[in-house]
Amino acid sequence: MEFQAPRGTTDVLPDDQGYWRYVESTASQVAESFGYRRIDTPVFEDTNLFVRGIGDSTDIVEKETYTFKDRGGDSLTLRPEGTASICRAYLQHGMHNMPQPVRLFYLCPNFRYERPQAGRFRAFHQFGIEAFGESDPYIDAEVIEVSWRFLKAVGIDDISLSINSIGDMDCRPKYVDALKTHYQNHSSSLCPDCHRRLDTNPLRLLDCKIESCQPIIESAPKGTEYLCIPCNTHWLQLQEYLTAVGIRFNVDNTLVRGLDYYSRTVYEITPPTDRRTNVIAGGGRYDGLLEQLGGPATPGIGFGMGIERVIENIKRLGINIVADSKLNIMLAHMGEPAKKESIRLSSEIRQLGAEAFVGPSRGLKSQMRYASNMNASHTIIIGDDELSSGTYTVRDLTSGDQSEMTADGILNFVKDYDNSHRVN
RNA sequence: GUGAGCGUGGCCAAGUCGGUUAAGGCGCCAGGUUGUGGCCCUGGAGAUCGAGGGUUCGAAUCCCUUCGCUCACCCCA
Repeated sequence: MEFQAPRGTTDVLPDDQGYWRYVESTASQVAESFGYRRIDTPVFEDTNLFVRGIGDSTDIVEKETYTFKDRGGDSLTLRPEGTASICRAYLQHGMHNMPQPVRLFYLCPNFRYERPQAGRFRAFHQFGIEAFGESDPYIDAEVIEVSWRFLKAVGIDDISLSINSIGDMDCRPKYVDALKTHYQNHSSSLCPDCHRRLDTNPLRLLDCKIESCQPIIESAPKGTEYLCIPCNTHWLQLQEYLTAVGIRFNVDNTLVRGLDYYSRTVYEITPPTDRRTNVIAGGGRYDGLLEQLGGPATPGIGFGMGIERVIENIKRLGINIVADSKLNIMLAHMGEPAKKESIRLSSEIRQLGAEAFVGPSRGLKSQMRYASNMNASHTIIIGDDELSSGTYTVRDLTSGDQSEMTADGILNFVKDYDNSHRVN
């Protein structure tokens, strides 16, 4: 085959569309039930937005962006995550003048140039929310609850929540120093990656998976023991609020996140399999981000969730997406006059809001088979006999019952059916 | 970027110590009622065996190159 979808991208075929619509509509419903309103931003942004927002030393910005110059010479980047764009929109449209907090959610594609593997794509989709202008920990608990309730609502039940606090500008540096000191004392037994991390991203040291590094991680100082008073209060209240809404969590002091902008609360939700490999949702607080992007100091918190990963888990659990059984009529025809009549009548039916399509120009048997395979609910059979008598044969494909109806009778049937038989 | 596995009709695939027309299943099309689906039976269409080169009388099967896919690391949703 000459052409195929670019590496790390996939086609969502008709058979899979049900999952996507199910996930998207559930996401909207759950987010809206918490007072979040949808926002859509462009797929590409000024490259500097991501450099300044996400951090120029993060892997995402350093080596995973799709960056290009447009014909005018501006450097643009395909959005690799949702938060930076939404912060930009918040500032651009003066949302800091709206009543705070401002609650927003999004469903959109993101792009990262990575080697694809299980649950990881170059073009992928995220459901996410952001809450701006509230530093009280109730909103941290709320954000976590949105992601939790959504996963439950969609039927993914066997999930676990890990939370941690990585402190703020005040206390985190002290912790990082303590961590570095600890690691420098063990530098002889570190894996090569951890040697690198010690310089580039010390917090990442904590989730190294190499066997020989585990003892060092276990004996490492815990971040939550270095929190300043305000951060510690925030941290403790968050846990109380989560408990209040009945969400179980486990504190994971090795949990850190890959983007520079996080502070205080960070969390992840994972399916039961491997604890770190397939994070479904991750998020946290980013109190310094808006300011860093040139706006007023504004607290913010949100999460991002991989829709492909959600769907993967829905499939893994064999969750049934119930499709509504709608009227879906195929018009079988024999002979040119009948074909013309079926074209006319199908158009009338559609204008009443039902689904109808003309059968393929083949033998009746073949048309019936096609109707069956297309999951048609009814077939209307039109031939010379029907045209001369003015009554058409209507076959219910589920029950196999047949009856004779005039064209007007069929239209009335469609109208009535629509109101009385629709199942959801 | 690193490492491993794999690439045979639309899909799942047998065949891979080289040898006559490359199994089988699903799906598709047709026939088995003169105007009727879902089951069953029969038949049919559809593959230059990822691509290029080489070895050989002869290669899907061996060698080289290349592209692609998958998984793991890294990183992350």
